[in-house]
Amino acid sequence: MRVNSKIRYGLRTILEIAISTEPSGVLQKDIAKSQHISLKYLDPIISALKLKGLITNSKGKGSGYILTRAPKDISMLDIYTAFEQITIIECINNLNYCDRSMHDCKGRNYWNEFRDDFTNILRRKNLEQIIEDTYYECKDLLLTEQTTEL
Amino acid sequence: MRVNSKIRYGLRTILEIAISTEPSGVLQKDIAKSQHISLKYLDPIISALKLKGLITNSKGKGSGYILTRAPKDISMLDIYTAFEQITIIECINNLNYCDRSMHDCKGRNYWNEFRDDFTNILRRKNLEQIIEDTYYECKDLLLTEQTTEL
DNA sequence: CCGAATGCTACTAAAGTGGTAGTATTTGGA
DNA sequence: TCCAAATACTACCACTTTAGTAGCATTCGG
Repeated sequence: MRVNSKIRYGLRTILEIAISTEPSGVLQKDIAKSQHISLKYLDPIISALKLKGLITNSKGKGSGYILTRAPKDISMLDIYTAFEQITIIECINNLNYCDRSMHDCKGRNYWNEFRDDFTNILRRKNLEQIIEDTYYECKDLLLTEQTTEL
Repeated sequence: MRVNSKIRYGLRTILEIAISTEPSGVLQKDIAKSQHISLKYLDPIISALKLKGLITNSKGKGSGYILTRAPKDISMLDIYTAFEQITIIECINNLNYCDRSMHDCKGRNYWNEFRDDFTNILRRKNLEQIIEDTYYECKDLLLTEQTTEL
């Protein structure tokens, strides 16, 4: 089980916007540059965040992206679900997915509960906390010069 | 993010073995039949559970599978990791995955913490609890005749 | 009305998923 | 001893998803 690149890049993108002090917002090309993400691949990522209502911008030349609300009011669940539903297994969202009768269904109840727990760990964390944690962590870790993915 | 079929079928398989009262254990073909899983596709699933040391059997004719320990001593984390590592994102297990320097890494700290939470919700639940929950739930749900996946 | 910048629709190579097919091996019991 | 029930192991494959790229359309500040 893996978090896909859209969600990973989506988090980095919204963090970049959240920590910016530019009053005019952050340009897509600047996010692409500082996060090493292709300008084009950022298209669907930024679109998803906009559609979800987490960021906004004006059109045309010079327009930058800004958050629509305070970092503490944006949870990881908001960010995650900008890209995909919490699925875990199909039959939880779609009872018609499987035609076996309930007495055969050993496992579904567990996954249902698992899905709730999974959702809650995303909901518990907001952008403000992530920024604080990251800043704190980085101060320590910079000393060791490790390489990283995201 | 989705739990794949090996893990889903793996849970159903070990539940089938756990609830059986046969002293000689449960045959692969009987699991296949009652759980509607192809006999062949059960091969790698049963292999993984055996390799992880959760179930055991004798070879040859008439051999059945049994648990190696009590259901309360088998956690969902044991079952899950019989099939795959907890990955979430690559750079957590493999620091060399990405060559960007630490100060670019906004997000990695969060996913690291997410991975711990994810692991803990799997660890918290054992087979005995799942069996109890399933039995309790089914008594209610049978009345409504809903269809299901697992 | 130019051009910087995003918006939108296709397309694609590579990897992962969910299996099936066929053969080999093991061993209880006639 | 040797047959048959049963698992064990190795390939193979169609389909879907992933992680992008390409190219053109649209918007609007100056």
